[in-house]
Amino acid sequence: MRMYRAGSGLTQEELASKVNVTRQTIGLIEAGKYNPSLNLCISICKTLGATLNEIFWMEEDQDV
Amino acid sequence: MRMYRAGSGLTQEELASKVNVTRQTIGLIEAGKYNPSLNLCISICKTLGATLNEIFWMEEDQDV
DNA sequence: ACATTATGCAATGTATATATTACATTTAGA
DNA sequence: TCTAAATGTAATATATACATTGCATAATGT
Repeated sequence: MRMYRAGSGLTQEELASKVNVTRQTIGLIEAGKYNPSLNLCISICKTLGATLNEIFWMEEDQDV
Repeated sequence: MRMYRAGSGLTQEELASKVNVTRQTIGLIEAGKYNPSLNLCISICKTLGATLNEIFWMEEDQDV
């Protein structure tokens, strides 16, 4: 997700404000330290012009 | 999501037990009454043999 | 009609996503 | 090197995902 955000030229704070969460929330998601809700994931995807699969599919565990 | 579950021949209870949540959780997600976590969405997708985009992308609001 | 299985739904409790505030650290530019 | 912007991180509070239990209703087969 960090790649997509940086590719969009947005800071954590800018992305956070566009999706109506705090900067900390974005930072913690990028750090893999928590587990965002589906609605937040969808908002992030729409803001970054990507899909769920591109940003969130098989990013944590590559197996299966 | 209900279509994919039914297509897999699983009941709510069977899917719930495979992804380690309760039947109620599956029922409420299918009813659109809450907003599952990303990890749960991913578990459901893997269990049903589909991807995030197929099951959860643009299912609630078609705009944008 | 009856039994059984699947699903809906409500009340209450717990875990955790997210907010808020604040400070520390890193990075980039002048 | 100095400054400012970007990011990391920690403490506490709140909202909500999810569990648990229990009962009601719908669907399906005999």
